[in-house]
Amino acid sequence: MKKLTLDNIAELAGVSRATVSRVINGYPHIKPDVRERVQAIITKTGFTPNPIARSLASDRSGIIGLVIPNSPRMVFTDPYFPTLIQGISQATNRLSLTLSLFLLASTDDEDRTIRSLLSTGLLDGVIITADRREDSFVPRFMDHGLPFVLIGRPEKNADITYIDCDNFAGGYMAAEHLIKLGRRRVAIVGSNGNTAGDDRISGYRKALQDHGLVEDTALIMCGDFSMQSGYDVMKMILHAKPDAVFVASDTMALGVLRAIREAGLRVPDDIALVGFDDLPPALQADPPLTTIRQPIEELGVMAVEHLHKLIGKDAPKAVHTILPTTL
Amino acid sequence: MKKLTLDNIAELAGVSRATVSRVINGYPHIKPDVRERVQAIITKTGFTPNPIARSLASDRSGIIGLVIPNSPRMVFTDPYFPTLIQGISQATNRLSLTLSLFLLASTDDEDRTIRSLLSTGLLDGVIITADRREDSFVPRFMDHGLPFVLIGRPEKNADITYIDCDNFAGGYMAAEHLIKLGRRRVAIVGSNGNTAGDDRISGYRKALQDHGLVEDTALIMCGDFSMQSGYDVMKMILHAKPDAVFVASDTMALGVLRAIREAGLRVPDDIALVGFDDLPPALQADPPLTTIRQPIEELGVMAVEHLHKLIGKDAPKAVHTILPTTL
DNA sequence: CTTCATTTTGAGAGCGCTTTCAATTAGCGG
DNA sequence: CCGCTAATTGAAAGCGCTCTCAAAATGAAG
Repeated sequence: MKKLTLDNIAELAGVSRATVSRVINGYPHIKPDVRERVQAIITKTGFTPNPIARSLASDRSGIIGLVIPNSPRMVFTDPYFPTLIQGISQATNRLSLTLSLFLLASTDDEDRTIRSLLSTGLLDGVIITADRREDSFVPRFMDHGLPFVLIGRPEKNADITYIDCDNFAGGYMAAEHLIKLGRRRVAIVGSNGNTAGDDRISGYRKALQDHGLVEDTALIMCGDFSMQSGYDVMKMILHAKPDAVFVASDTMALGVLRAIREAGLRVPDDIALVGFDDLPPALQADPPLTTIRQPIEELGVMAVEHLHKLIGKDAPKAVHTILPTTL
Repeated sequence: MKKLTLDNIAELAGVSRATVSRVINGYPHIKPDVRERVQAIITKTGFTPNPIARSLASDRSGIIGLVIPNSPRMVFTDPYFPTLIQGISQATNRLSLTLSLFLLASTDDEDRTIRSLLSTGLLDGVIITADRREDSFVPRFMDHGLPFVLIGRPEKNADITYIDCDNFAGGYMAAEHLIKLGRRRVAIVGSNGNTAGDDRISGYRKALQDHGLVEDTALIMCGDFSMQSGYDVMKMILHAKPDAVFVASDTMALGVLRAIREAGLRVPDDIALVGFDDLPPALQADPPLTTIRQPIEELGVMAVEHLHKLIGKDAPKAVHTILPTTL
């Protein structure tokens, strides 16, 4: 089973290499019978064109990168990323793209990796998961001209392609849900430093306002998406006697749950709880958690699809928002 | 900032392209001053050789694949994989390799992906995470001749490079620890269908035997690494009145914990618990979990290093075992 | 049966780098 | 200084595929 080349196929089919190439790439203007003959030989021999040679000649690799900045263990441990990757992988498979992964651990790492990413030109494009530090390198991609899409709303640059879910609406729904349950002291364990968290908080605020409740700053605190931070933050909030909490991530919600329990209070009797993500952890919580569903996997799929379009031709900046639902 | 090529650098340095190539690849036999001059220009211009052209010419891409079979959400949600990936990524970064990810969702997917993986020859080698179904495609890699290393002990093929941690010892330590605590009815929530689980169970058995305890089949049951399965399985085991349990994964241990609580029993007073993995979830459990530490990240690092060696020259089959420790 | 516009093909020039192979230069002993 | 081996370089042939350009084949029109 030695390596076959275009020339081999060409010879077998009695045509020129160019013709075989055309057949493979589905060009028009090929006599049907020739196309068929070539096609037959290709399938019979199981020939696959060498992607590297192809890349060199066409200046396109079929490889896209997924850049995850800020990936200390804590962040990566949240099921959010695996789920996202799942979606991305699924989409790349379907589009016959190869996915390659870039986890930026340290800041050094970040700089070096991105530099090489850009300079080698191996990738056709990248998907970047937004992050508080996103602004430090997004401009580099823009300058360079490498197509990319952001997952998550960027802080500043409005004119770039990104895809996000409706965090504002999610926050709003969560808060509203709690309010409609008759709760008056609705707290929030948010997350600052990233737009997703900001938006969820904004949504929460708007809901309170729309329902005539006054914000109590003692009921608004932020964690960092870890279970531990949820626990810590909730402990503080408990002093302010909330009767409901909206937690901006299921993982944190688990911590929150523990804090509440330790305080001898019950969920949802004493304090009602709504999480965000709808990932497995939520379901497996002791009293199944009410949570705002976020279509993470779809987020990944769409990111790939968008990127694919960007690479192919040229689409204008697309701004997408996907709707969450209460469970 | 247009694309530079070897020729450009060569011209700037007043030497031939071949010489520049030699400098870049660190060949001997180059006059020091020439080497220096070329080097200077390279750093000044920030030139990076085009990896694709390089691959085509040298028949080596610098890309390695990570194949994760059986990646339905459940499996991928366990922090085990993210952690492993973290380690792998770190190592590939250091060795300037590019990592690309292949998640095999369905069986179709699996077949198709592997076929293309092998036929395109894009990858220099692959890391495969072992799995009950591993045997279905490992042979394909062997036949093909693509270098690969397995993470986890293979079921049959002894003559392939793999890297695993000492699951047997881990199981042994866990059981022994519980026995030394004075427990007599030590149960195990294991996992079947994969060698890691098998080995942990074997270790557990040996420990019981060595300490003169008789196995009670009602105390030996298997889950599938999910929290839910831990919960379900533990419920059954409870009927057999255990006074200790060794759970083969922290994630399952969380489920087990819940089952115990719901039965109105306390940990560790009524039932002592030891987990396996030492991943964040364990620490965040209500009473911090005692767990067998498994060096997952190192597993990834070593896998990459081994693969790198395999690709470079040729090492005989290496069989590695890394030691776990009780926490 | 020509003629001219098309449709189909093939030849061949790269893509940017690695790697012989041979030519050029240096280093040394005599 | 000359001859000879060893250290340095450069020229050029690919790697396997894409794509332009022009030639060859086909067909409609006259």
